[in-house]
Amino acid sequence: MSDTRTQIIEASIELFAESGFWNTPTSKIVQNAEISTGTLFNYFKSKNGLIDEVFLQLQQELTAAIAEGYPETGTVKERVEHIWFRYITWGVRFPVRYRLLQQLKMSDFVSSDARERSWYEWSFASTLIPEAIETGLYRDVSVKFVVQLAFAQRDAATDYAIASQLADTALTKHITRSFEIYWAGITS
Amino acid sequence: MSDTRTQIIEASIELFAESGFWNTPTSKIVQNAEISTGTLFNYFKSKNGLIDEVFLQLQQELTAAIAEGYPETGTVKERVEHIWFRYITWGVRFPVRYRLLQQLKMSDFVSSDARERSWYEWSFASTLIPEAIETGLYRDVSVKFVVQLAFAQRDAATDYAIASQLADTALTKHITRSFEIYWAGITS
DNA sequence: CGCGCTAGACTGAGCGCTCAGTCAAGCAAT
DNA sequence: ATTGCTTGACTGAGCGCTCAGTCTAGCGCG
Repeated sequence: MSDTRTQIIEASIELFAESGFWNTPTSKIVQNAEISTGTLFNYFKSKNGLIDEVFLQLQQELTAAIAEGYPETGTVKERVEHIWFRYITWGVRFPVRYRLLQQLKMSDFVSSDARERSWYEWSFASTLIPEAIETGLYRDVSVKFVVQLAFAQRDAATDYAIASQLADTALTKHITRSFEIYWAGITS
Repeated sequence: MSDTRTQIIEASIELFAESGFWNTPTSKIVQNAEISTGTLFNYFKSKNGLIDEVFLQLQQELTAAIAEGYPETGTVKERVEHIWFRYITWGVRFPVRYRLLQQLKMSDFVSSDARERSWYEWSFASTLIPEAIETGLYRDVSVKFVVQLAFAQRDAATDYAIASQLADTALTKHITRSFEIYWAGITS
Protein backbone atom coordinates (compact mmCIF):
# COMPACT_ATOMS: atom_id res chain seq x y z
CA MET A 1 0.00 0.00 0.00
CA SER A 2 1.88 3.02 -1.22
CA ASP A 3 1.43 6.37 0.45
CA THR A 4 0.09 7.97 -2.75
CA ARG A 5 -2.61 5.34 -3.06
CA THR A 6 -3.76 5.96 0.51
CA GLN A 7 -3.75 9.72 -0.11
CA ILE A 8 -6.03 9.29 -3.12
CA ILE A 9 -8.45 7.03 -1.25
CA GLU A 10 -8.61 9.33 1.78
CA ALA A 11 -9.22 12.37 -0.43
CA SER A 12 -11.94 10.45 -2.27
CA ILE A 13 -13.68 9.39 0.93
CA GLU A 14 -13.77 12.97 2.12
CA LEU A 15 -15.06 14.41 -1.14
CA PHE A 16 -17.50 11.63 -2.00
CA ALA A 17 -19.07 11.91 1.44
CA GLU A 18 -19.31 15.66 1.05
CA SER A 19 -20.72 15.98 -2.45
CA GLY A 20 -21.53 12.52 -3.79
CA PHE A 21 -19.78 10.65 -6.57
CA TRP A 22 -21.21 12.36 -9.62
CA ASN A 23 -20.60 15.75 -8.10
CA THR A 24 -16.97 14.98 -7.42
CA PRO A 25 -14.82 15.39 -10.54
CA THR A 26 -11.44 13.69 -10.63
CA SER A 27 -9.91 17.15 -10.87
CA LYS A 28 -11.07 17.87 -7.31
CA ILE A 29 -9.77 14.55 -6.04
CA VAL A 30 -6.27 15.11 -7.39
CA GLN A 31 -6.31 18.65 -6.03
CA ASN A 32 -7.29 17.39 -2.58
CA ALA A 33 -4.76 14.57 -2.67
CA GLU A 34 -2.08 16.96 -3.89
CA ILE A 35 -1.13 14.89 -6.90
CA SER A 36 -1.69 15.43 -10.61
CA THR A 37 -4.34 14.06 -12.96
CA GLY A 38 -2.20 11.38 -14.50
CA THR A 39 -1.07 9.90 -11.20
CA LEU A 40 -4.65 9.04 -10.25
CA PHE A 41 -4.95 6.91 -13.37
CA ASN A 42 -1.68 5.17 -12.62
CA TYR A 43 -3.19 3.81 -9.42
CA PHE A 44 -6.78 3.26 -10.57
CA LYS A 45 -7.84 2.23 -14.03
CA SER A 46 -10.88 4.54 -14.02
CA LYS A 47 -13.02 6.66 -11.73
CA ASN A 48 -15.38 3.70 -11.30
CA GLY A 49 -12.42 1.54 -10.38
CA LEU A 50 -11.54 4.06 -7.70
CA ILE A 51 -15.08 3.95 -6.31
CA ASP A 52 -14.84 0.15 -6.06
CA GLU A 53 -11.59 0.41 -4.12
CA VAL A 54 -13.02 3.01 -1.75
CA PHE A 55 -15.97 0.70 -1.09
CA LEU A 56 -13.72 -2.30 -0.43
CA GLN A 57 -11.51 -0.23 1.85
CA LEU A 58 -14.42 0.95 4.01
CA GLN A 59 -16.08 -2.45 4.08
CA GLN A 60 -12.78 -3.97 5.18
CA GLU A 61 -12.30 -1.44 7.97
CA LEU A 62 -15.80 -2.06 9.29
CA THR A 63 -15.48 -5.82 9.07
CA ALA A 64 -12.16 -5.75 10.88
CA ALA A 65 -13.72 -3.73 13.69
CA ILE A 66 -16.52 -6.27 14.01
CA ALA A 67 -14.37 -9.38 13.70
CA GLU A 68 -12.17 -8.27 16.59
CA GLY A 69 -13.24 -10.12 19.72
CA TYR A 70 -16.03 -11.97 17.89
CA PRO A 71 -17.42 -14.67 20.25
CA GLU A 72 -17.13 -17.63 17.88
CA THR A 73 -18.42 -20.04 20.49
CA GLY A 74 -21.12 -17.87 22.02
CA THR A 75 -24.87 -18.24 21.60
CA VAL A 76 -26.63 -16.83 18.55
CA LYS A 77 -27.94 -13.95 20.62
CA GLU A 78 -24.47 -13.14 21.96
CA ARG A 79 -22.98 -13.09 18.51
CA VAL A 80 -25.72 -10.95 16.98
CA GLU A 81 -25.40 -8.56 19.90
CA HIS A 82 -21.63 -8.38 19.41
CA ILE A 83 -22.05 -7.39 15.76
CA TRP A 84 -24.77 -4.90 16.75
CA PHE A 85 -22.49 -3.28 19.29
CA ARG A 86 -19.37 -3.11 17.16
CA TYR A 87 -21.22 -1.90 14.10
CA ILE A 88 -22.91 1.03 15.84
CA THR A 89 -19.75 1.93 17.71
CA TRP A 90 -17.82 2.06 14.44
CA GLY A 91 -20.51 4.22 12.84
CA VAL A 92 -20.44 6.69 15.69
CA ARG A 93 -16.66 6.83 15.71
CA PHE A 94 -16.38 7.33 11.94
CA PRO A 95 -19.62 9.00 10.87
CA VAL A 96 -18.29 10.26 7.54
CA ARG A 97 -17.03 6.83 6.60
CA TYR A 98 -20.23 5.21 7.83
CA ARG A 99 -22.53 7.45 5.80
CA LEU A 100 -20.44 7.02 2.69
CA LEU A 101 -20.48 3.24 3.07
CA GLN A 102 -24.27 3.32 3.44
CA GLN A 103 -24.58 5.36 0.27
CA LEU A 104 -22.25 3.06 -1.63
CA LYS A 105 -24.16 -0.03 -0.51
CA MET A 106 -27.42 1.45 -1.75
CA SER A 107 -26.18 2.93 -4.99
CA ASP A 108 -25.22 1.05 -8.10
CA PHE A 109 -21.87 2.75 -8.51
CA VAL A 110 -20.17 -0.23 -6.97
CA SER A 111 -19.57 -3.06 -9.41
CA SER A 112 -21.05 -6.46 -8.64
CA ASP A 113 -17.52 -7.83 -8.67
CA ALA A 114 -16.51 -5.56 -5.79
CA ARG A 115 -19.68 -6.45 -3.91
CA GLU A 116 -18.93 -10.13 -4.23
CA ARG A 117 -15.38 -9.72 -3.03
CA SER A 118 -16.61 -7.84 0.05
CA TRP A 119 -18.67 -10.85 1.11
CA TYR A 120 -15.58 -12.98 1.69
CA GLU A 121 -14.71 -10.73 4.60
CA TRP A 122 -17.80 -11.88 6.45
CA SER A 123 -16.80 -15.55 6.50
CA PHE A 124 -16.33 -15.46 10.28
CA ALA A 125 -20.09 -15.03 10.64
CA SER A 126 -21.06 -17.61 8.01
CA THR A 127 -22.48 -20.07 10.52
CA LEU A 128 -24.66 -17.48 12.21
CA ILE A 129 -27.71 -17.62 9.98
CA PRO A 130 -27.99 -21.42 9.67
CA GLU A 131 -27.67 -21.65 13.43
CA ALA A 132 -30.29 -18.99 13.98
CA ILE A 133 -32.72 -21.07 11.94
CA GLU A 134 -31.93 -24.26 13.85
CA THR A 135 -32.39 -22.76 17.27
CA GLY A 136 -35.88 -21.76 16.15
CA LEU A 137 -36.33 -19.05 18.70
CA TYR A 138 -37.77 -16.71 16.15
CA ARG A 139 -41.41 -15.96 15.56
CA ASP A 140 -43.12 -17.53 12.60
CA VAL A 141 -41.41 -15.21 10.12
CA SER A 142 -39.11 -15.93 7.20
CA VAL A 143 -35.39 -15.84 7.97
CA LYS A 144 -34.78 -13.42 5.13
CA PHE A 145 -37.17 -10.94 6.69
CA VAL A 146 -35.66 -11.36 10.15
CA VAL A 147 -32.22 -10.57 8.72
CA GLN A 148 -33.52 -7.61 6.73
CA LEU A 149 -35.22 -6.26 9.84
CA ALA A 150 -32.01 -6.63 11.82
CA PHE A 151 -30.11 -4.58 9.25
CA ALA A 152 -32.81 -1.92 9.10
CA GLN A 153 -33.15 -1.54 12.87
CA ARG A 154 -29.41 -1.56 13.41
CA ASP A 155 -28.94 1.16 10.77
CA ALA A 156 -31.75 3.23 12.28
CA ALA A 157 -30.10 2.89 15.69
CA THR A 158 -26.77 3.99 14.21
CA ASP A 159 -28.27 6.99 12.44
CA TYR A 160 -29.98 8.06 15.63
CA ALA A 161 -26.79 7.66 17.68
CA ILE A 162 -24.82 9.76 15.20
CA ALA A 163 -27.49 12.45 14.90
CA SER A 164 -27.87 12.71 18.68
CA GLN A 165 -24.13 12.58 19.21
CA LEU A 166 -24.45 9.91 21.87
CA ALA A 167 -21.26 8.87 23.65
CA ASP A 168 -20.00 6.74 26.52
CA THR A 169 -22.74 5.41 28.81
CA ALA A 170 -25.60 7.05 26.89
CA LEU A 171 -24.35 5.35 23.74
CA THR A 172 -23.96 1.98 25.44
CA LYS A 173 -27.47 2.26 26.86
CA HIS A 174 -28.87 3.17 23.47
CA ILE A 175 -27.17 0.25 21.77
CA THR A 176 -28.40 -2.21 24.39
CA ARG A 177 -31.93 -0.80 24.29
CA SER A 178 -32.13 -0.86 20.50
CA PHE A 179 -30.97 -4.46 20.50
CA GLU A 180 -33.56 -5.36 23.13
CA ILE A 181 -36.27 -3.83 20.97
CA TYR A 182 -35.14 -5.90 18.01
CA TRP A 183 -34.92 -9.08 20.04
CA ALA A 184 -38.30 -8.51 21.70
CA GLY A 185 -39.86 -8.01 18.29
CA ILE A 186 -38.65 -11.13 16.58
CA THR A 187 -38.63 -13.70 19.38
CA SER A 188 -41.88 -15.18 20.43
CA MET B 1 -51.99 19.34 -16.00
CA SER B 2 -51.22 19.15 -19.69
CA ASP B 3 -50.66 15.84 -21.38
CA THR B 4 -47.12 16.75 -22.38
CA ARG B 5 -46.17 17.54 -18.81
CA THR B 6 -47.45 14.17 -17.66
CA GLN B 7 -45.58 12.46 -20.48
CA ILE B 8 -42.33 14.07 -19.39
CA ILE B 9 -42.82 13.13 -15.74
CA GLU B 10 -43.77 9.55 -16.56
CA ALA B 11 -40.75 9.15 -18.82
CA SER B 12 -38.53 10.62 -16.11
CA ILE B 13 -39.87 8.27 -13.43
CA GLU B 14 -39.17 5.30 -15.64
CA LEU B 15 -35.66 6.37 -16.60
CA PHE B 16 -34.60 7.73 -13.20
CA ALA B 17 -35.67 4.49 -11.55
CA GLU B 18 -33.79 2.50 -14.15
CA SER B 19 -30.49 4.34 -14.30
CA GLY B 20 -30.43 7.03 -11.63
CA PHE B 21 -30.53 10.77 -12.12
CA TRP B 22 -26.97 11.48 -13.13
CA ASN B 23 -27.01 8.62 -15.56
CA THR B 24 -30.13 9.90 -17.26
CA PRO B 25 -29.34 12.72 -19.71
CA THR B 26 -32.16 15.01 -20.73
CA SER B 27 -31.66 13.70 -24.28
CA LYS B 28 -32.91 10.27 -23.15
CA ILE B 29 -35.89 11.77 -21.35
CA VAL B 30 -37.09 13.69 -24.38
CA GLN B 31 -36.54 10.60 -26.53
CA ASN B 32 -38.64 8.50 -24.16
CA ALA B 33 -41.35 11.13 -23.86
CA GLU B 34 -41.40 11.58 -27.64
CA ILE B 35 -40.91 15.31 -27.49
CA SER B 36 -37.99 17.50 -28.41
CA THR B 37 -35.28 19.00 -26.27
CA GLY B 38 -36.75 22.47 -26.08
CA THR B 39 -40.18 21.33 -24.94
CA LEU B 40 -38.74 19.85 -21.77
CA PHE B 41 -37.41 23.26 -20.81
CA ASN B 42 -40.73 24.91 -21.57
CA TYR B 43 -42.29 22.86 -18.79
CA PHE B 44 -39.40 22.71 -16.31
CA LYS B 45 -36.88 25.42 -15.69
CA SER B 46 -33.96 22.97 -15.38
CA LYS B 47 -33.18 19.31 -14.97
CA ASN B 48 -33.07 19.83 -11.21
CA GLY B 49 -36.45 21.51 -11.37
CA LEU B 50 -37.76 18.41 -13.10
CA ILE B 51 -36.39 16.18 -10.36
CA ASP B 52 -38.20 18.29 -7.76
CA GLU B 53 -41.48 17.94 -9.62
CA VAL B 54 -41.07 14.18 -9.96
CA PHE B 55 -40.46 13.96 -6.22
CA LEU B 56 -43.53 16.05 -5.39
CA GLN B 57 -45.65 14.04 -7.78
CA LEU B 58 -44.67 10.70 -6.20
CA GLN B 59 -44.96 12.01 -2.65
CA GLN B 60 -48.42 13.32 -3.47
CA GLU B 61 -49.57 10.02 -4.94
CA LEU B 62 -48.37 8.12 -1.88
CA THR B 63 -49.88 10.58 0.56
CA ALA B 64 -53.21 10.48 -1.25
CA ALA B 65 -53.23 6.69 -1.00
CA ILE B 66 -52.57 6.89 2.74
CA ALA B 67 -54.98 9.74 3.49
CA GLU B 68 -57.87 7.83 1.93
CA GLY B 69 -59.91 6.27 4.70
CA TYR B 70 -57.61 7.60 7.43
CA PRO B 71 -59.25 6.96 10.82
CA GLU B 72 -59.02 10.50 12.20
CA THR B 73 -60.79 9.54 15.42
CA GLY B 74 -59.18 6.16 15.97
CA THR B 75 -56.59 5.27 18.60
CA VAL B 76 -52.92 6.00 18.01
CA LYS B 77 -52.32 2.34 17.29
CA GLU B 78 -55.15 2.20 14.77
CA ARG B 79 -53.87 5.22 12.92
CA VAL B 80 -50.25 4.04 12.82
CA GLU B 81 -51.45 0.67 11.59
CA HIS B 82 -53.53 2.33 8.87
CA ILE B 83 -50.51 4.22 7.57
CA TRP B 84 -48.43 1.06 7.80
CA PHE B 85 -50.95 -0.88 5.75
CA ARG B 86 -51.54 1.73 3.07
CA TYR B 87 -47.87 2.54 2.69
CA ILE B 88 -46.78 -1.05 2.12
CA THR B 89 -49.71 -1.74 -0.16
CA TRP B 90 -48.82 1.27 -2.29
CA GLY B 91 -45.18 0.17 -2.46
CA VAL B 92 -46.14 -3.32 -3.59
CA ARG B 93 -48.55 -2.00 -6.19
CA PHE B 94 -46.08 0.54 -7.62
CA PRO B 95 -42.62 -0.87 -6.93
CA VAL B 96 -40.83 1.30 -9.48
CA ARG B 97 -42.37 4.46 -8.08
CA TYR B 98 -41.71 3.32 -4.52
CA ARG B 99 -38.03 2.61 -5.10
CA LEU B 100 -37.53 5.91 -6.89
CA LEU B 101 -39.21 7.80 -4.07
CA GLN B 102 -36.94 6.06 -1.56
CA GLN B 103 -33.89 7.07 -3.55
CA LEU B 104 -35.09 10.65 -3.90
CA LYS B 105 -35.75 10.93 -0.18
CA MET B 106 -32.24 9.76 0.63
CA SER B 107 -30.37 11.71 -2.00
CA ASP B 108 -29.71 15.42 -2.04
CA PHE B 109 -30.99 15.94 -5.56
CA VAL B 110 -34.27 17.20 -4.19
CA SER B 111 -34.18 20.85 -3.15
CA SER B 112 -35.02 21.72 0.44
CA ASP B 113 -37.86 23.82 -0.91
CA ALA B 114 -39.50 20.80 -2.49
CA ARG B 115 -38.97 18.79 0.68
CA GLU B 116 -40.68 21.44 2.74
CA ARG B 117 -43.62 21.63 0.40
CA SER B 118 -44.08 17.87 0.60
CA TRP B 119 -44.56 18.09 4.37
CA TYR B 120 -47.78 20.04 4.02
CA GLU B 121 -49.37 16.96 2.52
CA TRP B 122 -48.97 15.14 5.81
CA SER B 123 -51.02 17.63 7.81
CA PHE B 124 -53.78 15.04 8.35
CA ALA B 125 -51.39 13.10 10.57
CA SER B 126 -50.00 16.10 12.43
CA THR B 127 -51.64 15.19 15.72
CA LEU B 128 -50.30 11.66 15.67
CA ILE B 129 -46.89 12.19 17.23
CA PRO B 130 -47.95 14.53 20.06
CA GLU B 131 -50.70 12.09 20.93
CA ALA B 132 -48.33 9.16 20.84
CA ILE B 133 -46.18 10.92 23.42
CA GLU B 134 -49.14 11.70 25.70
CA THR B 135 -50.49 8.20 25.74
CA GLY B 136 -47.09 7.11 26.99
CA LEU B 137 -47.45 3.52 25.97
CA TYR B 138 -43.95 3.47 24.60
CA ARG B 139 -40.89 2.10 26.29
CA ASP B 140 -38.42 4.49 27.83
CA VAL B 141 -37.04 5.56 24.45
CA SER B 142 -36.90 8.95 22.77
CA VAL B 143 -39.82 9.77 20.46
CA LYS B 144 -37.46 10.61 17.63
CA PHE B 145 -35.98 7.15 17.80
CA VAL B 146 -39.38 5.49 17.96
CA VAL B 147 -40.42 7.34 14.80
CA GLN B 148 -37.14 6.57 13.04
CA LEU B 149 -37.54 2.90 13.94
CA ALA B 150 -41.07 2.89 12.58
CA PHE B 151 -39.88 4.27 9.24
CA ALA B 152 -37.00 1.81 9.07
CA GLN B 153 -39.09 -1.26 9.93
CA ARG B 154 -41.93 -0.24 7.64
CA ASP B 155 -39.48 0.26 4.75
CA ALA B 156 -37.83 -3.08 5.45
CA ALA B 157 -41.25 -4.73 5.43
CA THR B 158 -42.06 -3.05 2.12
CA ASP B 159 -38.75 -4.09 0.53
CA TYR B 160 -39.33 -7.65 1.63
CA ALA B 161 -42.90 -7.70 0.32
CA ILE B 162 -41.77 -6.39 -3.06
CA ALA B 163 -38.80 -8.76 -3.32
CA SER B 164 -40.91 -11.77 -2.36
CA GLN B 165 -43.79 -10.66 -4.59
CA LEU B 166 -46.31 -11.14 -1.84
CA ALA B 167 -49.96 -10.63 -2.74
CA ASP B 168 -53.45 -10.99 -1.35
CA THR B 169 -53.66 -12.91 1.92
CA ALA B 170 -49.92 -13.55 2.15
CA LEU B 171 -49.33 -9.81 1.81
CA THR B 172 -51.97 -8.93 4.39
CA LYS B 173 -50.49 -11.42 6.82
CA HIS B 174 -47.00 -10.05 6.27
CA ILE B 175 -48.13 -6.47 6.86
CA THR B 176 -49.97 -7.40 10.05
CA ARG B 177 -47.05 -9.46 11.31
CA SER B 178 -44.48 -6.77 10.59
CA PHE B 179 -46.61 -4.23 12.42
CA GLU B 180 -46.97 -6.59 15.39
CA ILE B 181 -43.20 -6.94 15.53
CA TYR B 182 -42.80 -3.18 15.59
CA TRP B 183 -45.46 -2.72 18.22
CA ALA B 184 -44.12 -5.53 20.40
CA GLY B 185 -40.67 -3.95 20.26
CA ILE B 186 -41.54 -0.42 21.28
CA THR B 187 -44.36 -0.93 23.77
CA SER B 188 -43.47 -2.05 27.23
C1' DC C 1 -68.64 29.91 -44.96
C1' DG C 2 -63.83 31.05 -46.13
C1' DC C 3 -59.99 33.81 -45.66
C1' DG C 4 -56.12 36.07 -43.13
C1' DC C 5 -54.04 36.32 -39.06
C1' DT C 6 -52.17 35.31 -34.62
C1' DA C 7 -50.71 32.99 -30.29
C1' DG C 8 -48.02 29.92 -28.40
C1' DA C 9 -46.64 25.00 -28.24
C1' DC C 10 -43.11 22.75 -30.26
C1' DT C 11 -38.64 21.93 -32.75
C1' DG C 12 -33.62 20.63 -33.00
C1' DA C 13 -29.09 22.32 -34.44
C1' DG C 14 -25.73 24.12 -31.92
C1' DC C 15 -23.36 26.80 -28.00
C1' DG C 16 -20.41 26.90 -24.07
C1' DC C 17 -18.62 24.15 -20.91
C1' DT C 18 -17.13 20.15 -17.99
C1' DC C 19 -15.66 15.89 -17.68
C1' DA C 20 -12.81 11.35 -17.57
C1' DG C 21 -9.02 9.84 -19.45
C1' DT C 22 -4.28 10.24 -22.50
C1' DC C 23 0.46 10.86 -23.44
C1' DA C 24 4.84 12.95 -24.41
C1' DA C 25 8.06 15.12 -21.70
C1' DG C 26 10.46 15.68 -17.24
C1' DC C 27 12.56 14.06 -13.25
C1' DA C 28 14.83 11.40 -9.54
C1' DA C 29 17.04 7.40 -8.17
C1' DT C 30 19.98 3.71 -9.26
C1' DA D 1 22.11 5.18 -19.28
C1' DT D 2 18.08 3.08 -17.77
C1' DT D 3 14.03 2.58 -15.29
C1' DG D 4 9.73 3.88 -13.45
C1' DC D 5 6.99 7.27 -11.27
C1' DT D 6 5.00 11.94 -11.92
C1' DT D 7 3.35 15.80 -14.48
C1' DG D 8 -0.33 18.78 -16.59
C1' DA D 9 -1.64 20.47 -21.13
C1' DC D 10 -4.51 18.36 -24.03
C1' DT D 11 -8.48 15.67 -26.26
C1' DG D 12 -12.99 14.73 -27.75
C1' DA D 13 -17.24 12.93 -26.11
C1' DG D 14 -21.18 14.31 -23.87
C1' DC D 15 -23.73 17.37 -21.07
C1' DG D 16 -27.59 21.00 -19.93
C1' DC D 17 -29.74 24.46 -21.94
C1' DT D 18 -30.90 28.25 -25.67
C1' DC D 19 -33.26 30.43 -29.26
C1' DA D 20 -34.50 31.55 -33.94
C1' DG D 21 -37.66 29.60 -36.47
C1' DT D 22 -41.84 26.20 -37.81
C1' DC D 23 -46.26 24.65 -37.46
C1' DT D 24 -51.07 24.37 -36.45
C1' DA D 25 -55.38 25.12 -34.10
C1' DG D 26 -58.66 28.44 -33.70
C1' DC D 27 -60.38 33.16 -33.74
C1' DG D 28 -62.37 37.57 -35.91
C1' DC D 29 -64.22 39.52 -39.77
C1' DG D 30 -66.35 40.27 -44.38
